[in-house]
Amino acid sequence: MKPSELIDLNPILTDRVRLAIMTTLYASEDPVEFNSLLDTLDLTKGNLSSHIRKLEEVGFVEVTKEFVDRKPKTTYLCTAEGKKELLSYLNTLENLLSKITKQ
Amino acid sequence: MKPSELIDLNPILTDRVRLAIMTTLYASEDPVEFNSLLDTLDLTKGNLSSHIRKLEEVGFVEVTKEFVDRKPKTTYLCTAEGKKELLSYLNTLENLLSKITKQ
DNA sequence: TAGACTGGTTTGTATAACAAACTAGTATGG
DNA sequence: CCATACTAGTTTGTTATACAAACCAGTCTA
Repeated sequence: MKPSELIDLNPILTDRVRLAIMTTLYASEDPVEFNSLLDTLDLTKGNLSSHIRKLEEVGFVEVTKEFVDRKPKTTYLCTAEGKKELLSYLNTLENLLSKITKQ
Repeated sequence: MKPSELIDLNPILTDRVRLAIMTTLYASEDPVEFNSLLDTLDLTKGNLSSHIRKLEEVGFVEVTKEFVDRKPKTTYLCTAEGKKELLSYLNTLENLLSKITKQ
């Protein structure tokens, strides 16, 4: 684990907001609603929307749109690849930590 | 460790390049030269220069400029606060990892 | 002493993050 | 019904950031 390898970290996940979104989705078995994310992460709707869009574009998040009680309801789920990449990202940083702290 | 706390991650350190710089400096007892960073991290000079500037502005890196053999020589050292913040940053992510992996 | 090299910094550009304004539809009140 | 307010987001415009190209001051070399 050389510092230069950090440059290879997935840029999608380096953003704090997207990391928080991914973590939330990772931790949930069930699909998570837009407003739920909005509450727990305390973002504006536009900001959340655009981050989610990016995560969807790279295939880390699966978006489902349906109508419930005649109202639109959008939910998000972490894909297998998203989980894999999140773990990989965090593992890289954990390795780094243990490298620089041990002795 | 809630996902929402990720939003508090120090934005200075979320950047991959700055994380790599800080790690390199953290690991070195001695001051590190500009060109050394340039080589190990494979960046352009302008890019490295501006990232270093930011790290200096927030007090994570100490910059020393001197002349050696009549040529300018700039070296960088990780400050105590820089070390503290780097560890804190990595610890936060490690906690997150252990949280989401221990089912 | 002209041209190339060193060790950076400044400047311009493309991308990214963010919030404000907007859209489409639903519920509520008079 | 018609207007007003609310829900559930998306689009658009602005600000900030990352990056590389161009630049600069000084040194070395032929």
